[in-house]
Amino acid sequence: MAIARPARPVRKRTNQYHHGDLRRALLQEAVRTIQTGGVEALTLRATGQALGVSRTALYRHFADKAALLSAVAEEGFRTLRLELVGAWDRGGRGKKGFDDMGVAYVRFAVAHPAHYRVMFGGVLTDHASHPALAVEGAAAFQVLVDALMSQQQAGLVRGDDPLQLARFIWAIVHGIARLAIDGQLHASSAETEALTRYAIGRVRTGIAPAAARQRPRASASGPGRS
Amino acid sequence: MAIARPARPVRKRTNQYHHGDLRRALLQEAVRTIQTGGVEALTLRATGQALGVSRTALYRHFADKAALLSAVAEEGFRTLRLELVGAWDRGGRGKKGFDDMGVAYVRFAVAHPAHYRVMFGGVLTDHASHPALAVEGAAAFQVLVDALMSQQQAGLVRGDDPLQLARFIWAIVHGIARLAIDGQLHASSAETEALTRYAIGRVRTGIAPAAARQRPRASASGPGRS
DNA sequence: ACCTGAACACCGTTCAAGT
DNA sequence: ACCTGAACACCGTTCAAGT
Repeated sequence: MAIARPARPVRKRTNQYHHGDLRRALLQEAVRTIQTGGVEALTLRATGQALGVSRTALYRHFADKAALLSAVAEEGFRTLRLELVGAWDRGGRGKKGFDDMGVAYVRFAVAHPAHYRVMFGGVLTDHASHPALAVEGAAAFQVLVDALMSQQQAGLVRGDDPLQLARFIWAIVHGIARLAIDGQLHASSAETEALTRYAIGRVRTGIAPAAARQRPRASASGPGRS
Repeated sequence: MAIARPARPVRKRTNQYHHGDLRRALLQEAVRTIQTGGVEALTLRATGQALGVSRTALYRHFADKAALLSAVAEEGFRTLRLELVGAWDRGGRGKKGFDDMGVAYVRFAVAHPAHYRVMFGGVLTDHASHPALAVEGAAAFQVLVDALMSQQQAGLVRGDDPLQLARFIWAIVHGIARLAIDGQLHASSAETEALTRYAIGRVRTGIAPAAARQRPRASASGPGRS
């Protein structure tokens, strides 16, 4: 009965009826659980218990478990966006800033692998029913698009469709990130960062303006105008 | 009782005691279920029922559900490897063959999204306990490494560490594949293929031998010899 | 050897009832 | 408005028992 379990999260005082800010507490606890033991460790029953609340109290604040996970993902996209903007700004909004953004992206994923998986990774199947999540995701993506357009205007990046360019860059950092956190790279975080920097170097060459390369012919992408 | 459900899978004849090749039937049924409804649709109970077998019969052939999923993933890596080799061979084992490999990779993922997720994607957390899976994964990766080394010898690709080069390329196609199947690209499969071809074009420039570019200086990757 | 049903310890979710 | 316990329909897995 009187087991002295150290309770990190803010629990409801046993005498008070209302929790106060249960929604925030649930979200916090969910993020913590996911970070510690992965999504599969997240159960509504344990979450409620950790907060000193019934296992169904959650339904007053979230439609279901998927809605809670969606909120977790939103939180993740917000944090990621801030880290990307920070790297871009501190790096001088140029070549260095952009490269730093790439490193920051992969670092975020490696630092919060389970959280990153919830953001992407098919845990939430129907994005249509979580519009707020789509908005946060788009906002993070926009940071990349803006940075690319800025570099195009500065003559640092070739004048391709910025959206396609951004998808390409995103795929690279996302690919490295997922391979790393899913254990497919068999690499330490130092090796992962080395790969990231190598990739950025090669991509930098690949997206340089045509004028900076020997053959100015821009039609190397094969047949089919679609 | 006598409900006429169309039974596609090979079911046990009700009078015979042994199934015959239950292991293969279980694997087949699991792949089919995953392809149709995703991993979360796969339950041992339903799988057994579809095969006219008890829900615990599976444990005679697989240690647990994770072992079944591992076998599914192995099967996927084997198929993927064959498709990559096929594209590489048919494309002439050169520039075109390599580009075709990239397209084939993404196509495989888009055609079998749930299967692809089982192969990667953290469904199987402990790769250490599934050594056969690691072997199949490595074999598929080796196809990429070999193709890159072949191109290096032909003077089509710069002489970087083939392993790092292969990880880089893998990250790109994997990134596009995952973003596509997880719905982050908001793109049709035609648009996804266009992105893949665009990416291959840019990467081709990025990994071209230094001699083919204007500035022969090969030290553009920043500090730290590590 | 291979398969079985019953039982166990879990889930998310619903719902009538409490304050 | 917010919270509760009991109940429901699911899981994967274990195990003694059957052929």
